[in-house]
Amino acid sequence: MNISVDLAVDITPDGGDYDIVRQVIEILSEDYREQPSLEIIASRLNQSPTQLQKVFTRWAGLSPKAFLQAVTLDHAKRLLRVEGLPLLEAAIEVGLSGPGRLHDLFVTHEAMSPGEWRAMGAGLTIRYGFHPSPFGHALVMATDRGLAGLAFSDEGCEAECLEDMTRRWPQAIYVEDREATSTYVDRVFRQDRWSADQPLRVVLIGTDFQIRVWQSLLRIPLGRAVTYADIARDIGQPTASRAVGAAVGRNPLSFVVPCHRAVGKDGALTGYHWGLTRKRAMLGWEAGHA
DNA sequence: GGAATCATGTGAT
DNA sequence: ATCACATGATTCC
Repeated sequence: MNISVDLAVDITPDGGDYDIVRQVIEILSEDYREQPSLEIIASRLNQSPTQLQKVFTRWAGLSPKAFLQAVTLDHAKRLLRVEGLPLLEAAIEVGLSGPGRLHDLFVTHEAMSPGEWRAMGAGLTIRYGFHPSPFGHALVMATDRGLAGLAFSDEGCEAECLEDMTRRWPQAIYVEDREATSTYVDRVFRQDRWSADQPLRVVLIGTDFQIRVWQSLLRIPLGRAVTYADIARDIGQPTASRAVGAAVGRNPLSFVVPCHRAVGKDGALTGYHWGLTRKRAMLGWEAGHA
């Protein structure tokens, strides 16, 4: 199977930065105890400090130092502070245009139940393509009903990434079609394209339980976090927090369904299907763009 | 405090 | 049936 694509065609200014940023984040989160200076990090990556600072800040909207702060336990706890407000129920209204705050990505979703999935599976065609994105190469998958899958891959792991996704819906027919998927990339990653009158159409393909979890995730506003237990409570199964974790991990629409906003009870970043570094990156990126 | 240990629901095999 | 989990609470030092 040939999935090699010419990524240079896309115009996504942030696309090339992620790899540098990823390495900075890795160093920062591994050695945060030692508080490595910008100079040290830069020399480890063979970059000049000023250049590095510029690239990072352009990408995250935050200096490396501020970024590190935004991803600490302390900060995550602040994102969690729910103060009794029923975050998941109330939040759905606040998506739009608070003053001084960018509105959240607008998504209308449609669920495809397992039964429906099986019935339609034979005929369902999924178009896919890789595109550069702020978080590395993005694999975009779409049906004619809307965006169905979004995944991320590091340089050179595209085949693996594609297989990870196709395994989820083995009965579908897959067609590479970057033209069809390219429009989604802009819509998802360019905030100036986010608007309520042109919502992003999304199809949730999964079991009933998974869909309930993902819908709950969709109600978390930008810049907030919830625990797995919060989600469990929200879907009416307060003891199922662990099952929620499993379902969150199966989220096929990384970033769009903001599974990176789910954290452990104490605010610690737990797992992420596409790598913890990417989860940190998304949280930090949101902190810088909120 | 922190490590070890349980209770736990879902989905895949 | 059984097993692996992106969890969370409890129980030991």
